[in-house]
Amino acid sequence: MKHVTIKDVAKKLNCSVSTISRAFNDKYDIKKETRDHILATAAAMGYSPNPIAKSLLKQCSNQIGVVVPEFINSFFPEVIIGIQEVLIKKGYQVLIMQSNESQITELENIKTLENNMIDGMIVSLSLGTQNVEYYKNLIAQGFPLVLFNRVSNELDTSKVVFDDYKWAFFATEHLIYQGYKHIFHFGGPSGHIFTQKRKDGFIDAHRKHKLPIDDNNIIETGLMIADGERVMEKLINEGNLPDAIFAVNDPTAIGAMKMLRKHGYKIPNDVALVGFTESSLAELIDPPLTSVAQPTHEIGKTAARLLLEQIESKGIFVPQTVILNGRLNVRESSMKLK
Amino acid sequence: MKHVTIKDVAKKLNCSVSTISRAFNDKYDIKKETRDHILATAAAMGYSPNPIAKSLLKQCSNQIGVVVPEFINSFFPEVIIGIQEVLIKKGYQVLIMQSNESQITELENIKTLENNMIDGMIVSLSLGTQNVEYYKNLIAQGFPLVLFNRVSNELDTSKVVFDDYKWAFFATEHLIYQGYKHIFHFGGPSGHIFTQKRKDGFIDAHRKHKLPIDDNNIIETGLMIADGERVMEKLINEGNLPDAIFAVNDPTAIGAMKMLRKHGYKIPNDVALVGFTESSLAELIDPPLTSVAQPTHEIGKTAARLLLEQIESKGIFVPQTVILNGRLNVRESSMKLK
DNA sequence: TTGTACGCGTTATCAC
DNA sequence: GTGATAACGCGTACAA
Repeated sequence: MKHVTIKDVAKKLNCSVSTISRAFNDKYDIKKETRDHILATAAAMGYSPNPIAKSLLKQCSNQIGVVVPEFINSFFPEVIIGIQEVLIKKGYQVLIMQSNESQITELENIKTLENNMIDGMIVSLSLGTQNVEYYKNLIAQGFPLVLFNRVSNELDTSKVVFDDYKWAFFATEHLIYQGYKHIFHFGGPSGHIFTQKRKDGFIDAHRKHKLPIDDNNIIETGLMIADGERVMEKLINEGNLPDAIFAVNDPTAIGAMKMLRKHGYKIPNDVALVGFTESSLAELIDPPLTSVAQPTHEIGKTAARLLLEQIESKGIFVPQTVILNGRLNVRESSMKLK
Repeated sequence: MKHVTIKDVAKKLNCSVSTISRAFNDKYDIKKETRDHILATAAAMGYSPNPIAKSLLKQCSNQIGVVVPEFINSFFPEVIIGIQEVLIKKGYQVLIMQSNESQITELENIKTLENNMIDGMIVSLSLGTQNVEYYKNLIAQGFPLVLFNRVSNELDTSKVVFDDYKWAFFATEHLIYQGYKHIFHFGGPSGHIFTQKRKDGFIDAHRKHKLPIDDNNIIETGLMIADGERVMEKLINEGNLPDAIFAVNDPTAIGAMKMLRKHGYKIPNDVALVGFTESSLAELIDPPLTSVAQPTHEIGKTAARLLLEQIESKGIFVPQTVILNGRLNVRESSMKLK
């Protein structure tokens, strides 16, 4: 397990290491034939410049770090594919880490990546992340950082976000137009912007249509299928059923759906459902779930582009926030009341 | 964006770099109070040893690379979580890359990771990977490598596999016991062990039960939902419908299901379905899909453990193949014929 | 056009 | 118990 180094090649060719180096970084004068010869023998020997050494020297690594909270739902993997599409073309390698929704793991990941001398970072904050001091430091030092979806108002850096308020509003309004009047919102964990925005959209749609609404309509649920199941089961046991539910995301909607089905309720006749953050699940389940679709690939690509801009614009950079558009995919789970 | 280095700390404390270094690697003699003092000021200055420099010196990085073909289906992400569970506890960082089912990208990923001086690698081969010469080289050099699920017989290294043959046999037999006689197999891409094994299980279950079977029962399909849809549509158009389908994986089964539903066919009454490689989808779709469940977390954990064994046993190491067990989850999509 | 020498941040091996 | 220094592999200013 011995790496071939530049010295080995130099020795073999009876020339100095700098000549070899020059052959690989062709910005210096070097005789074309010697260069070709060097490149050929180097290839034959299986030599390639050691990026670790290069990183140490140049203080950067041509690597980009990505930290996401999870990748069980298809959302983050799809975003990552978008990120890679842009960055790999530019010659960057993409290192992915997941924080498992834990602030501690997230911070460890960030530090690991930073220590690896990555040139920039794309992050979606974990649910557990309350304290963003570390990021403030990074930003203050001018470290290229782009946040997406799970962002923080306290951080002054480029962001790619989705207009959660608007689409939550539309989704709720859709239910209202369909004739539903007693609607519950299964909300996300408190303290997160997207949770608040989706809740606000839900509330304001009610206000616009002069439908009564109070705290009882809104139940903090979580983000996982199990959360939706748990809350739905409680409601069923209490006999406290709404006409319809607007869930903070698809998994909670699906959890609710599973529990309703288990207890013999019909969807949408007994309870209508609308989800958020389209996963591939929505159109496959029974019945197909109405949901707000986010442009996952586009989110990734945009985040990558913003990061590149910041990296290339050494210093003189003004953070931007890009708001991307979505779509409400109406399916059977929210069909009109008969 | 300037890192605090060991020199900065040494200067601040008016001592030599070696003293600082010793304070951080407490295997050498150092006065306890000076050590504590150093550690305290170092922390205050935000210093931590640079892993890049350490890697260069030690020729290893405490990092493990993971390369998977994709992470759109929940399978690989779940395996990765298992991998991380074991490795992070041991102080390793896990770098994840995806090959997008392309041999070229896979090879680039491998080289990137190798260049990063990772201490070992866990890989699941992409569909596009025909040539495994590069891996042979790695193995010959004693580089720690563990393969899982998408493995190659040509490579003599530790592997974590699933008994595809056995479970394909069981899944097919289940359909036969349910009374289905004219069964199709939607197969995976040829040239891959798991494809072949699942096909063999399908065939041998027929042989055991003396059911006629020929090449027409087996259709090379692919691995994605779209593949299942395409093949199913063709069969529908040709009026060539089986009683039941055993699909190489869940997405193809789901693709078939979607297309059947679209054309008004009932499942399982018109066509029964069984999938493979349980995704979270199986129990959520309509109707719930009978499928072979693989122990995703366990696959990841086992692969990680095998890798650790190899890393720790410098040299004197015999590759092992671990075969993990699964389960056939019987659901509505393959209920008994009436 | 090519070679020499230094430095990137560490740790290990010597001295002292 | 502590300090100086070589080495890891590379790029580049400078000298030749």
